[in-house]
Formats: sequence, C-alpha cells, structure tokens
Amino acid sequence: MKETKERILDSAENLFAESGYQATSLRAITQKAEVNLASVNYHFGSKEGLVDEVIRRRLVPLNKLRMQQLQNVFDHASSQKSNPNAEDILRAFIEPTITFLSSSNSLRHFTLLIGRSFAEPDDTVRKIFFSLMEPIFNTMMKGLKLALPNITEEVLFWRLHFSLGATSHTLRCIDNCPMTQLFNGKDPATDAESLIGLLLPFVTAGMEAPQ
Amino acid sequence: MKETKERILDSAENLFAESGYQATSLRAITQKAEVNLASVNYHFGSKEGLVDEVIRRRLVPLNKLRMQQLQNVFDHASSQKSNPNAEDILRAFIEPTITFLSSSNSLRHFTLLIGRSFAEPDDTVRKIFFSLMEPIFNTMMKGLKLALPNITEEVLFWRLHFSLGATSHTLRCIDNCPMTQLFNGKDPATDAESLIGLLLPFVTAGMEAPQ
DNA sequence: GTATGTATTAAACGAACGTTTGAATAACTG
DNA sequence: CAGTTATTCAAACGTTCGTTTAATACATAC
Repeated sequence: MKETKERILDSAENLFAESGYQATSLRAITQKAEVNLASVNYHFGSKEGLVDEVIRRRLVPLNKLRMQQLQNVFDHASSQKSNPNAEDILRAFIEPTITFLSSSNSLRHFTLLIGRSFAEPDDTVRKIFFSLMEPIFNTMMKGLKLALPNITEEVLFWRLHFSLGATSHTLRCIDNCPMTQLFNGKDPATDAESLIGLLLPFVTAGMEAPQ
Repeated sequence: MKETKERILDSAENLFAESGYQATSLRAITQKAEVNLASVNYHFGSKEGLVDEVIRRRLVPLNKLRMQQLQNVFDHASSQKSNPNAEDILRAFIEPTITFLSSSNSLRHFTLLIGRSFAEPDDTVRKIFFSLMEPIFNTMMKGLKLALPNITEEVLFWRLHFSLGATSHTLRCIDNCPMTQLFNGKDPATDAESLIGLLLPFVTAGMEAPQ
C-alpha cells in the first residue's frame, strides 16, 4: 500500500487531467485514492497546495530535462562556432515532453494535465505553471534569435507562441480528442515517435517561414 | 434598456470568456446583467441552455461566413480548372475569425470564448462547440487534400489539428496572455491585420512542409 | 509503561451553487 | 374595461463544495 501523500497526488493528477482543476472535487480525489477527505488539507494545506505539488512533482524534473537538452544545443553550436538550429531548439522542448508522455501511464496523465495548464481558466494553476515555464521560454527565445537572425524578435515571439499552442493543444487532446471523432473510422497514430515526427516538422516550418 | 434575454447573453458571453463555463456562476451573470437570478432559468431553461445559446448566437453566423469563403475558394479554383491553395483554405477559416474579433468589443469577448471552447474541460461546452464546427473541419480537409495531394490524409489531419491548436491558443490569449508578461516591456501587436499576417504564414508553412 | 508527535477518522461547518416556487407586476388581447 | 398570458421578483430548496474540528490510533523515544 502506497503512502497516503503519494496516493493523493496520483489520484489528483489523474482527475485534474481528466476534468480540470475547478471541476474536480477533493471528495472525488480522496475517494479514488481511498483515503480520508481531511487528509488533503492535512498533507497539502489546501486544494491549491495540492495542485501546486501535483504540477511541481513532474514539471520540475521535466523542465530540467528540457533545459539540459537546450544547453546541449547551445554547447554543440558554440563548439562548432556556429549558431544553433531552430529545429533543435524546438526539439529540445517537444521531445522530452513526448517521451515523458509515453514512458508510463501515470506520466501520460500528467502530460494531459500540462496540456490543460496552458489553457486553464483558473489563475491558481496558470500562475504555478507559467512561473515554472518562464526560464524555458526565455532560453528558447534566446536560441531562436541566434538561429534565425533575419526574423525580428516580435515575430519570433509570436511564432513560439503559436508553436506552444499547437503543442499544448496536441497534448490536451491525446486521449480524448473531439477532432479525431470527426474523421470517423480514422484513428491517427498517437504514439510518441509519430507525434514528434508530425509536430516537429510542422512547427519548424512555421518558425522558419520567410518573413 | 436592452431586453432581458439579450442582457443575459451579453453578460454571460463576457464572463464565460473571462473565467470559463464552470467557474462562472449564474449569480455573477445576472448581477452583471442587472436582472433577476431566476430569469436565466425562465428564458433559457438551465445554465446549459444559456451557454448553448451564447455559443450559437455568434458561431452560426461566423461559420456561415467561413463556409462562404471556403466555397469561394473552391469556386475560384474550379473556374480556373486548378486546385485550391492551402493558404486560401486556411485563410477562409482564420480571416473571418480575426475580423469578427476586431469588429466590436462584444465580439471580442466571444472570440475569447471560442478560443476557450477548444479546450473547455466541460463536456457540455465541447459538444455544442464541435457539433457546430464539424462541417467546417470536414470542408477544410476536403480542400487541403486537393491543395496538397502529395501529403497523406493522416498527416493533413494532424497538421490541421496543429493549426487549430495554434489558432485557438492565440484567440484565448489575446487579452490576458501569460506569455506576453514573460517578455517584459514588449507588447506585441494584437490588432486584427497583424495577427492574420503573423498566424497565416505560420500555419501555411507548417501545412505545406515537405513530408 | 508513559509520554510525545504524527497520522487518520467521522462529523460538522459555513458558503456558494443551480434550480424551483408562488406571488406580484407588466404587457397584451378581445 | 376585464381576462389572459408573459415576465419579474424575493425567497427558499436541496446539494455540493473546501475546510475545520476534536477524538482516536499509531508510532517512536525515554
């Protein structure tokens, strides 16, 4: 039997991913986790404290991976006295996400959750999420400016914005995509390699489009 | 003094766009509209009936515009005995949205709302929204297959998916973008023409990327 | 064993929610 | 004008929510 705290985190991750932060009640979370209702406030202080730790538990290590991969791109470029590549910058963001996604069922839930976090109406979730993402975005912008010096910073900013939109939308829809039901009969592949192979060329081409 | 029904629809559109469907209470809506709480259930039956009409009131005419513009693209192509253009297909979707957005402050709220609808956790909103969008998506797929015959249908499907993700993300973030606060000092343009000029080249390049 | 701090539990709290009710008022019809 | 329908209103309904409380169980240390 897992520890209570961990059981709550797993259950909350699962349900937040499925229905969002606001619509998921602590009663549903504790019932699924088979723990007492009051244990959430005992261990996490509040619902807000819970979602904070749900996000942090996965996003901190994931962002460490992304930052390392970004640093690798910078190092490799400077070792060759050249500029980084836009595709490599974007891959450093997307690849860890998608491999994270496919590494276990539990992380699959979290991937859904961070897809949601981009669009979460609630300030609580958005603030936690973006405070953790800010260093990544800034580093990506730094790399993109080097990779595409002919494109103004403002345009690069928007294209990064579009890329994040496409990525988060994809993550959010992985398990329950209203789109896929439209093209009936078709069941597009959603495994990790396929997704990278589809998404990365798309955002790279968009990023590198002539201005 | 506007009619009660219209006052409720405007207020609901405004608040749903701001905080999402679930987090917005009927009490907040009726208070802002300066009408009695019970009038929502009287005029719309339920909260679900209200959001249904909020979405329909704007999305039906907007989708009529989009469908007309798509039809123009098809007609113009067949009159020249050629295939439609990927950029024109995408523009037929994005352009009416953005001009809708900038035509009035009230429609600006709705644009935020449809940006939200793509990612709404609640089934109610998603079902209403996607049932109205389905014909548009199908027609776009038809056009994209003609425009880019060398790209498989599955890849086109995903690229359209990515494009919708980028577009909805952009709409959702127009007024309250956590990203723009990251790049401090910078205040990227958000007027209609600029947005089309930025978004359309991005998704077109992504759509046309070699497979 | 007793004491001490940690963890769990059932029960209740006040607040907010969507909805319903029944009477009062307004608007329209013959 | 009276008669009828449509609309508004204050109040209350039953539920669910996040949180708190106070009692209990359990561990470890002296």
